Amino acid sequence: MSAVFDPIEQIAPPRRKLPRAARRVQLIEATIETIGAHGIARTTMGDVAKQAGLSHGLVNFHFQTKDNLLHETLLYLADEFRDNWMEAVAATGTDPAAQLDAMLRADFRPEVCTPARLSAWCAFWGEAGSRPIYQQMCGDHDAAYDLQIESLCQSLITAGAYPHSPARAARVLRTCSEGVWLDLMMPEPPYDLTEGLATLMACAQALFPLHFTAQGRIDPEI
Amino acid sequence: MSAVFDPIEQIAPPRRKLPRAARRVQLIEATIETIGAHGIARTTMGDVAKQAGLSHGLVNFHFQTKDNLLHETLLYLADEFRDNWMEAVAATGTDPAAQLDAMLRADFRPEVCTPARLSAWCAFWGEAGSRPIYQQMCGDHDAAYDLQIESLCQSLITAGAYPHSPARAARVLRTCSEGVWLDLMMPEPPYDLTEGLATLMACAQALFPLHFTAQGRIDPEI
DNA sequence: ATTTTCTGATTGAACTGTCAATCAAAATGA
DNA sequence: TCATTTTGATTGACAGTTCAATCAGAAAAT
Repeated sequence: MSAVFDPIEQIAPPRRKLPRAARRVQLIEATIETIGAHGIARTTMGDVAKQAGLSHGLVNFHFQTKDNLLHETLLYLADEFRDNWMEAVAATGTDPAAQLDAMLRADFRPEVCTPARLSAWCAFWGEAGSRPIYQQMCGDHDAAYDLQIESLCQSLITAGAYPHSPARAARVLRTCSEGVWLDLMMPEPPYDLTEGLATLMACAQALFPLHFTAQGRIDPEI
Repeated sequence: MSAVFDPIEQIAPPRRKLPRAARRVQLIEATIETIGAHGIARTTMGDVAKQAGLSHGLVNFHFQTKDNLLHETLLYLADEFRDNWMEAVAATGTDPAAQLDAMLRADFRPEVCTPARLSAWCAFWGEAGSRPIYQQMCGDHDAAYDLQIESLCQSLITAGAYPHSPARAARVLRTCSEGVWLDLMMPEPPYDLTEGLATLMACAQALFPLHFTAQGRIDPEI
């Protein structure tokens, strides 16, 4: 998975020549920052190059076209977000409540939940309606997340004899998470990351009161 | 409030001269359609004019600049959405559950919940991170909605002795609604409007099981 | 010496905003 | 009722700007 805090941007002056992959990551990170600051509509190749402290022509050298740069940036973000929750689930045991808890928390880790990343993600989403390729990438992202969360909901519903539909419960959690992201995306969010996570936990508690409290899942070992 | 289905576009050929206000509405509707189809980044004044079947220069005549056209379009959408739920609440009695039910249903009325409108709304949202004026308009929209829904949640929580925080319960409902909108915005949504509303009702049921079922609020008169 | 990365000027296309001319409708006058 | 004037909406061409992409050559690595 891609490094969130890239050390490359710190060194001054940057090495003239860098391995292909590292330079591409640097430029993609610069693209995320630029989109976060200006939005997609007002992001130019020149802005991205300036943000990276490199020349305009280099961006085309590595990405050929602007469309391709944006496409690769979205791919990078989608991979990062997916890796993030997948790793969180993998690092947790087999208990469904613990896994769901881990997934929800993963969404609000400060590393992936930066203003620039949220803003860029949302900007791509806004364009997804008109660009089939974005639409598919955002859709696939959701689908995998949804599938995972739905199987966890199914387990909890069986365990707790809850009256919910697994698909709808999963969708409530996912949409709620995305909605909170939209709130946090604003330069001056109405509440912080902690309160965002707490909102998600309140949602989980409402759906699965035997397994979740407002602080997270109820650990059976305590 | 602005008419959702504008009769102007239906008449053919369109009258050469039209009152100022009507022409502005026609151009704003054309802007919504164009943003829905191409996204903000790829929407040009020419596209809008073409969509309206009018000349390029006329758009500038009525809106001076592209920025202003976008600004007025967002204002139009925000007013429309706000009027929509406010009218729904006003048309309902004083029972909090009935009012909440009406608000949730209003969000999914086919008139305001068209692909182009959702897509345009989301496109503005994506740009909001970088444009303070958009940010404020989207934020104000949310704030008013949130305040209204929070007071209803407060009433239900008192009535049903639910363990929730009113602010978080309100936020869960709003974010869930926004998240479902994001799903429905896709050109090929994973589910339809009815299922979207059903998801919201499932959310309301999880929060307020004494007042809501998966079909909506529980009518005390039956 | 050769290949790869990188720069900055240049090019050509696209777009925004302006403006003078045109035209439909309303107002006015006979 | 009909002709004339006025108003302001509308058009399309144009100027100026911005931007993506190209390219020739420099710099660095191998």
